Amino acid sequence: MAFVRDKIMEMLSLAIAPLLESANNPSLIPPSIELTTPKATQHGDYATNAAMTLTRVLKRNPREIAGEIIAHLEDTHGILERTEIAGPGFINFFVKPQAWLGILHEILTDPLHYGRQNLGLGKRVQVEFVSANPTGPLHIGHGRGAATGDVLARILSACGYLVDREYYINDAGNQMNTLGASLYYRYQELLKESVEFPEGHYQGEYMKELAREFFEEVGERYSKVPLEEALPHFSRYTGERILKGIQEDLDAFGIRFDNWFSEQGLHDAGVIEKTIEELREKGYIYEHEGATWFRSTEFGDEKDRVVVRANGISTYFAADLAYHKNKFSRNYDLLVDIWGADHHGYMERMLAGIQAMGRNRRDLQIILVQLVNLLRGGKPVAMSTRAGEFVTLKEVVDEVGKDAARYIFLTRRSDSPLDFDLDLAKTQSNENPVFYVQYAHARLCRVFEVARERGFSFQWSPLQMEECMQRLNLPQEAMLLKMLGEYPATLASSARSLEPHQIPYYLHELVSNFHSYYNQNRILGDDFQLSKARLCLAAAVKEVIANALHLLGVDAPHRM
RNA sequence: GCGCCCGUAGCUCAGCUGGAUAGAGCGUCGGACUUCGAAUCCGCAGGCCGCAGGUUCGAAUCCUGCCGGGCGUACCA
Repeated sequence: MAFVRDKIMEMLSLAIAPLLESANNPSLIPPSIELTTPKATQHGDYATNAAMTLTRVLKRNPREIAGEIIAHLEDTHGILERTEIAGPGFINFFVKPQAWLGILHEILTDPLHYGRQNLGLGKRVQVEFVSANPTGPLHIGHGRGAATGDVLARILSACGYLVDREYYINDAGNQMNTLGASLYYRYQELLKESVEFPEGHYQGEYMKELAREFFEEVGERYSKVPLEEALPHFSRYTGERILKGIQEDLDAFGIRFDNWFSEQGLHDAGVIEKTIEELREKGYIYEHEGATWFRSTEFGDEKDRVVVRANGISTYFAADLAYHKNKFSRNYDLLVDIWGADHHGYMERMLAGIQAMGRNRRDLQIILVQLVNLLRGGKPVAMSTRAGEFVTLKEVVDEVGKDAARYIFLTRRSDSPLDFDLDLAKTQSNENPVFYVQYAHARLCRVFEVARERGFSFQWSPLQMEECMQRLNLPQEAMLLKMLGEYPATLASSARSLEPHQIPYYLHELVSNFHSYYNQNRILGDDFQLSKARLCLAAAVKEVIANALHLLGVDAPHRM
């Protein structure tokens, strides 16, 4: 109960309890209490709409209820300056400036741990993301999915979930043969004058490069070998090489997976048939016009879906059903799938699938990531996936750096399309959001360097600092302390709604408050006690910035 | 046709489990460096929250219809 917010929540719950009892209706579920931070300062530091939501239950006028809540409210922690009833029935809380100081203690005793909490109660979560087909290098759109999945995993982990990251490799089916054949033709091109490159194959530049490397390894050994005979080797070789490239690109982007799951493995183990049989026993499978269907309409899908085609070959969806069944069998409480938004039409059947397996619909959360419009200097960069011409994740990371790329990917809700301007991501100016935040951190580091040069030996220790912290009584200082205190709530909200973008928004606001404070006030001055106090505050701001950046997988530089 | 997502400041977007006067960045214009990093800060301007109804004490937020945009709509993966 260290934070002001928690203390008020606690006091408020206690004050409301007697009102609910007096309502003489034990079946009543207490409405969820909301404690918001009002935009306007005259509305206090915190406000609750509790009285208004209680009108429905208690059938009385909200201002009257608010009065009773306040009457029952005991300021056991001695943190409230005053409370008031305002507007239609808000209760506004005005916090004593001194009450905020406890946050410094909280942050500085264990900076990296600050904000961590046990929201997840140790529940096991799997986040599956990227899962791009191993038929070519990752492009920029995959990068956004990668950043989203990775940061979501970090956030959930910080909030007390046990998280695994997984990549599903679509290494089964005909596309791997097509891939192998593509290499075969490019290889033949290197040996002969001209080769007809057939339609529908992977014709990107990366395949030509791969062919050259392959040629250097094997020479002309396969020049006379017919396609059918060479194909298995070519397919395996291409698949492995491309997957390796994907792994390297992700590594450079700061992303590691706990598990790489092969679709082919499901086929080999016969789990797909088994899954279909299990669903058949439950009555969700039927035959129609030579094909085998899954009754997904049972769970709200608009039509039933084919799992085994009339030609006897199972569909991709069938493998996905088996895959998700496998995930649940590994004892995850919650599955998070990160998909490209163009797959949204697939959602309902997948949700139907897990419900048919006896799972709750909520046990699978599907996050849709919208596409990235790549710009350069404000103008769209032409991309055509069909012709195999696209800007790869590697190119972007090489050009703008991991930090800028990750940060920009996360500055929007994932289901909103994103404009990514390569020039802007590189400019080291105020147009670039990541530098704004990193600059604040570097600036703070510099303050501590200067402090040392001037003989301040800043070392956090609660007893020593408590006295001078009382000097922090500027409104701006209270504001900063309060924002620092809101970090855990922001993290929790981000985890609950599975929305990583809340972190960059919080960071920007915190940093903006800091820059403003910094420009108006001097941290190091003639007043030794005051300087010491402000160094405490500065240290806390620096730590929370670093903490949040770390959560985003972005560096917090000491110099820029 | 049907389904999903989206229409908020000139531009790009937050805010959406209903709450007080709708916010930020960029851009425009005007200010602040003898002082810890001006990659910063301060200020001005900018809005029928796509349109029309409905529910409510209260709607950008929920419901319905319409208009406009994106995506999906395979016995492809």
